[in-house]
Amino acid sequence: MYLPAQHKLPREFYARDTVAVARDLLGKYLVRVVDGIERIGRIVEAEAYLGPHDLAAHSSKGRTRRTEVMFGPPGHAYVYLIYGMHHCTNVVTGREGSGSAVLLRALEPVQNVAGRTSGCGLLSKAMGIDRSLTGHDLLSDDFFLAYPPADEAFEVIVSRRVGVDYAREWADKPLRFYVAGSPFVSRP
DNA sequence: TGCACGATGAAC
DNA sequence: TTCATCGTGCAC
Repeated sequence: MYLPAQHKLPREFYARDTVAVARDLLGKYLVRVVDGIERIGRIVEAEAYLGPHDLAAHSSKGRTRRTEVMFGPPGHAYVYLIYGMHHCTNVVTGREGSGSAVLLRALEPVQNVAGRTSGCGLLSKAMGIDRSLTGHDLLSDDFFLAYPPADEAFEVIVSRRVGVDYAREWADKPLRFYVAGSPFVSRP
C-alpha cells in the first residue's frame, strides 16, 4: 500500500540546481492535510525563479521581509499573496542564500481535491495553502511533496514563464516546464 | 505616510 | 479587455 508520507522528497532533492528541480517536480505529488483529510495533487506545471539576478524573481528585490524565506534553506514553502486576493505556492531551492525557488502552477487532482487546480492561485486555494504556510518545512507531515507510487513516462514541454513581461530579457528564458498533453496545464 | 503595481482569475 | 483588492517596495 502506498502512503505518501513514506515517500517524501528529501532535503537534497530541493538543494540542487533550480532548473533541474523545476523539471523534476513534474509528476511528483503535492500533499496537504486539512482537517485530517489528505489532499493530493500531481504536479504538471512549474516555473524556475533563479535568484536575485533573475529580474522576474521576487528575490531580485533583495532580502526583504517577504523574500527572506527565498534566501533561507531549501525544502521550505514560499507562499505569497498576489493581486490582493490569490495565493501562489513555491518551494525554495538551491543552496541556502541563493534566493531561488520553483513556482507550482498546475496540478492534476489525485485524491480529495475539490475545485480547479490549473493556475497557481487556483491550486493554492484547492489545496488549502495560504500565506500562513510561508516558511513551512516541506518535510513536515501536513504539507510536503512525495514521489508518486509509480514513475510513469511523460513528455516535458519547455517555454517562457507566464506573466513576467516586466522582467525584460528574463521574460523570454525557457524556465517553465509542463507535462505535454495534460488537460490541467494552466496555459497550453 | 502615500502610492503604483503585481509570478491571477473571472466576468463581460 | 476590464476589474477586484491589498501587501509590498520605494519614493517623498
